[in-house]
Amino acid sequence: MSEIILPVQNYDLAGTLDSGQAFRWSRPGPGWTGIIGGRVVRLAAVAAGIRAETVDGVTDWSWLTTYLQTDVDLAAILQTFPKDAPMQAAVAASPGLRLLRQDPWECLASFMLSSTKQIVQIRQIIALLCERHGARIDDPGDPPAFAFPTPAQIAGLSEDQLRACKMGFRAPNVLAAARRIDTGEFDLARVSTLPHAEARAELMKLAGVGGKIADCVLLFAFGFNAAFPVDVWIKKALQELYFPRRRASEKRLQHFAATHFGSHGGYAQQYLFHYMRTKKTARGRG
DNA sequence: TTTGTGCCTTAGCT
DNA sequence: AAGCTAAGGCACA
Repeated sequence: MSEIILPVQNYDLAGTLDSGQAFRWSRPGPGWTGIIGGRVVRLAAVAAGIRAETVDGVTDWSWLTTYLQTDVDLAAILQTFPKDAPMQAAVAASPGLRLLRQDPWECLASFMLSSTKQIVQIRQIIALLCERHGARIDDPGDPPAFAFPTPAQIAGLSEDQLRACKMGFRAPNVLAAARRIDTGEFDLARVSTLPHAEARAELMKLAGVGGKIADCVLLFAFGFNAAFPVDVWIKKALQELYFPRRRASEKRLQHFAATHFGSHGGYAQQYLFHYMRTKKTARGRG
């Protein structure tokens, strides 16, 4: 085993890994186990930072520090948030919540699978997809681990094989995206080099990718910090926290989301999302 | 132009 | 037990 301690403070590991940005983390024992690219990784919060373990022979850990974003100046980001009561409450509820930097294809495919699914169900679908069609990872752990299937691997499958992974109506969209990316007709890497609005429009050319999923990829994979995915939870949060008196229209909410939260709106969004979800579960039924 | 509706699957909950 | 809903997108009225 290779091991390292990443020196970072104010990092809410549990909140970050379990906040619905990534779907391949579990907590089998005291720490977290997940799969990043072709590696199984075990993480645990320790006083000095985050302790990480993975296969033998790893000396360059930049793939992990990039994924965990341990080098970002969180305090500086928090200062860009609007100074209003809801935002302060959301930050106070889970200080140290972070955004991850994920692989674009895995992120895109995962959020294409997320529509009208609960997070537990999204995990199930992705686990099934990886077990059946991803590369086996060389790891002594039990159960065996599998990488997320590449575009080429999925492109070679049939729609029925994907539906068998419980994708339902999402299957043809994932298949089409995989095939367009595999042939090179759609260049996912190029999207990250475009300006924000153009990158968003480009992603939305994929069938099954609307504004919300595009924003997730922009934020979680490409690091467009201003991208602000508006999902059902965020709609609820904005409505209750910022427009408590009367119902705000869809257009109003979208405009507010895009303009009120500043240069790092994506981070603000993650705090609001986590705040809403944990508040609900803590209360039982709200 | 904006807004509402039904449909696309599946599974867990009530 | 049938109905509802879940990190949506899309066509259509």
